[in-house]
Amino acid sequence: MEFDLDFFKENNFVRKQCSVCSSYFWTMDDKRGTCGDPACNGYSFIGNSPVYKKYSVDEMRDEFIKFFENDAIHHKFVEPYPVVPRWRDDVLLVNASIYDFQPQVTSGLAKPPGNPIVMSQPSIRMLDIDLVGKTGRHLTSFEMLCHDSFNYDNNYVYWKDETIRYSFRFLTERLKVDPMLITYKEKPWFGGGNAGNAVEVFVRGLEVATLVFMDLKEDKNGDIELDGVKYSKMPLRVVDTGYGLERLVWLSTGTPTVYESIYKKSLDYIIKNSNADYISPDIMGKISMIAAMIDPYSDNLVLSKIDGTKDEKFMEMLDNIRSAYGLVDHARTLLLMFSDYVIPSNVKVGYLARMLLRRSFRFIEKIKFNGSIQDIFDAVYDEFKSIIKNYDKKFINDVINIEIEKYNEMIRSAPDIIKKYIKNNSIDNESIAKIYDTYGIPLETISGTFKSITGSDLNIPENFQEYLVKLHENVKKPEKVTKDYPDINTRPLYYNDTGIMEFTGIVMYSNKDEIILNQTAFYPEGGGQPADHGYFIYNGKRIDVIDVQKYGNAIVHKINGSIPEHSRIKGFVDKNRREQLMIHHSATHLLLGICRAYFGEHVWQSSVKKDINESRLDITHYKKITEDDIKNIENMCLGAIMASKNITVKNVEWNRAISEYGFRLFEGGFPLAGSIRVVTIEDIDSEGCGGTHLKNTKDILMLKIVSTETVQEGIQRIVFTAGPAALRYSQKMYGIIKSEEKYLRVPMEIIPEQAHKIIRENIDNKKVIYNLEKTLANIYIKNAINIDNDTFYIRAGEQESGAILKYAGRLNGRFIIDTGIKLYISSSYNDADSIISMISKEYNGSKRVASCSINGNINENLIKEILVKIKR
RNA sequence: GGGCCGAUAGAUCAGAGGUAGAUCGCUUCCUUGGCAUGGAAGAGGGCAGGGGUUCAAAUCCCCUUCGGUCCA
Repeated sequence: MEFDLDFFKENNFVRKQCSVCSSYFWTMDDKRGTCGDPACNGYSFIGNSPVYKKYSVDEMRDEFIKFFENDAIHHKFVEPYPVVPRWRDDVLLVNASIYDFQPQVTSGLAKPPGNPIVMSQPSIRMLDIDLVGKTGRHLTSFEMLCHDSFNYDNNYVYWKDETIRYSFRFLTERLKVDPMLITYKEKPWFGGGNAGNAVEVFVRGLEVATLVFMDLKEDKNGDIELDGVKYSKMPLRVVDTGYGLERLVWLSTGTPTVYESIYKKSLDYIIKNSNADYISPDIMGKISMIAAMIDPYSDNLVLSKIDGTKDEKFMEMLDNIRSAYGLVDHARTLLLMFSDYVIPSNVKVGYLARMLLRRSFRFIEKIKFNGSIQDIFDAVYDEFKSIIKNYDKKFINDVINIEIEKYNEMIRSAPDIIKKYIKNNSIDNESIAKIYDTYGIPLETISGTFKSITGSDLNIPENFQEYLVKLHENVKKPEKVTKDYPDINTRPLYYNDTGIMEFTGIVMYSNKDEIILNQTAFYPEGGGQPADHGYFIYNGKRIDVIDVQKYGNAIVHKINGSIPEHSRIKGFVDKNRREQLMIHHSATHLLLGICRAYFGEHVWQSSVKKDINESRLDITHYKKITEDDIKNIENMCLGAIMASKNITVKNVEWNRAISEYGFRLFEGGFPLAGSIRVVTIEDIDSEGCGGTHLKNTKDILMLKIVSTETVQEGIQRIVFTAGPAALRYSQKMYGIIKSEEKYLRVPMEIIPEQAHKIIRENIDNKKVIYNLEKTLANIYIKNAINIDNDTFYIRAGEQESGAILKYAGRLNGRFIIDTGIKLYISSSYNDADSIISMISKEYNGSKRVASCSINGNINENLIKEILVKIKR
């Protein structure tokens, strides 16, 4: 049995099966029939706390950390990580404390920052955002308390028995919870490619912790199968615990909802300054209790089980207090995001921030809060100073103002847009979805506007969300095919000495035009730096290297020819190309450091691409880069180049690197390794980077920004050149300006003025031509010969025929324009084409659509003849 | 990263193959001692850019650029 532990035996725990959900659980109370999960036995702590005193969030966090630092075996306290996981790219936000250690520590490559450790990790979960405020327990952000241990083959720390023992001791010794109230429910656990056993810890129906014993990893050749997925044992066994700090606080206060227990001051403030008010604790507590037992949540179902009137006034009060709950919750999550400089946008984590903001704006409107969202931030910050490490008011105000503007713009345009879709005093579901999906107008706004226009209520079906989800179901992209190469470890010579341009190597593997060597000085494409080029000398022949890629530890050279295995060859790296790439690479780090100094700490590298002639750096920034910005940044770069700053490279152990340099290290990506190669430009920038660099900024020579653009919301692209490429660029510009001087016949200072003048003249001329054409055409039309009631004959020159045709085309009747060379016909009876066909057939003309060239002299009388034939 | 929308006067938008419009703003004049207002006249257009279809394109098709928005 997985949980046949000494601890359970010593304390007379019994293993029982839940009478409701059939799960196995451990309890000291042998009369107990249910596992403790709220779905099985509901909450019984509201108004009836099993904790000996009421804790605040700070007190509870402190109690937990102190216990594990001192009372249990000593755990090292670790400062919380950011909520934006810069050290990995598979998730948008930190969702749980273990995220801090994936994948570098959990894979065994890097050491944990202590062993065992205790910490409190702010975490964000947006999945149930709709339920926040409604169920009494849902939050978008929470602190996950954890005591984790990492057990290696040669270093055992602690496993199941100790973990459960500590959790029990914390609850009973520190919180003085009656042991009879604690249950441990067995539950398998999966996540992020790992699996293991777990127990959930319940007290009076509240799940206060999950204790995970992770010892399996996904492995297609593994011998353990769970849920259809194969796993194998890991050499590293991780105890990953998660205690909901807010849950523990709530347990101690027994308030009707979790919100009152943690956000009391902020809520009081909002209620004092808005239409929202607390409603009776009896009713609120009842709602929380019932909501805990219903899955999936349904508002109607919960309310149907509440006694008392549910009139309009009650529903409005409930709606208001729920909005206030949502508001404080969203504010804290946003503050956590903003402390890591998340910029609201339409993609990725920025979108989540925008969603929270827009929901907050709506809450503020709904409860008629007398103040701004910044006031709410101030209040919530005041209450959560201990976890919001960075409150950059300037950044937040800038970003919020942009968002408020966008939101107001959406609200302003909403009625016009909605009006368009109202047909016969109703809107079909497809249109509702379209309005929401295309214009971002919230459903409440749609129904509100609909009511104010038509006077009737709009019915939005209950399963509308599903309908929207279906709308977005799209085909999955085919997975990239990765090539398979033998597992050869190529020693990189470029790492420690970027100056090596010649080397000797042995071909370990050869396949057509690809070879892998035992060692190489060729830098493979990586970190936004393209591959080195150059050549090999084999048997006295020169064979060019056209591409170099890294697959695992193997560095694959693509060559113009073939070289057999076991050959000994000499390699020569293209020095000019490499030097230019090195200049651009170091210049990129410099530019990033300068941009951060210039715009602010919210500037992060988003992506980067270096090349020979120019390179580009994408940074997170919420405003367009202006021409002034460009000049200032260039000047600052020049300053750093002239100051001859040293560029140094050193390898630093994972945890030391993080504590010394912070998460900025991962601007350019993150290695799956135990140590990080840190590239530092003195006083300006430090980044983890595997690329080749100059030794000093003075070798960048100069840096010129070529262009900037918004590549997506919140991300600005800077294209620049440096070193010799910058000179080539300015030479090219010079050439262009010189030829402009020639064509415009003015000295370069006057080029813009002259170009503008010419364009202006062109526009004016167009207008004159337009008016003259109109006048001329109308004269011809006026003088047209009426040959058969609504058929007119016009004799005109080829040049004016186009204009005549244009204006004749706007009139009723047939107009036949005879230029002596061609006939053009415009007809409001849509028979121009058939007339032309006939004329060309009968009179040897060559047919063109609705016009034809003719042989011989066509005149008025001939046309009359033709018309007679046509009408026949 | 994917889907869906959009780009027309300084601003907000209408026009859905056939004479580029409305409202606000702007200029001038009238009304007033001055302002708000009211009345009259007027200026202001590369219909985002580039191709194509058509006798004819702001309008239809394709590409590009820039915005908006939802989802992952």
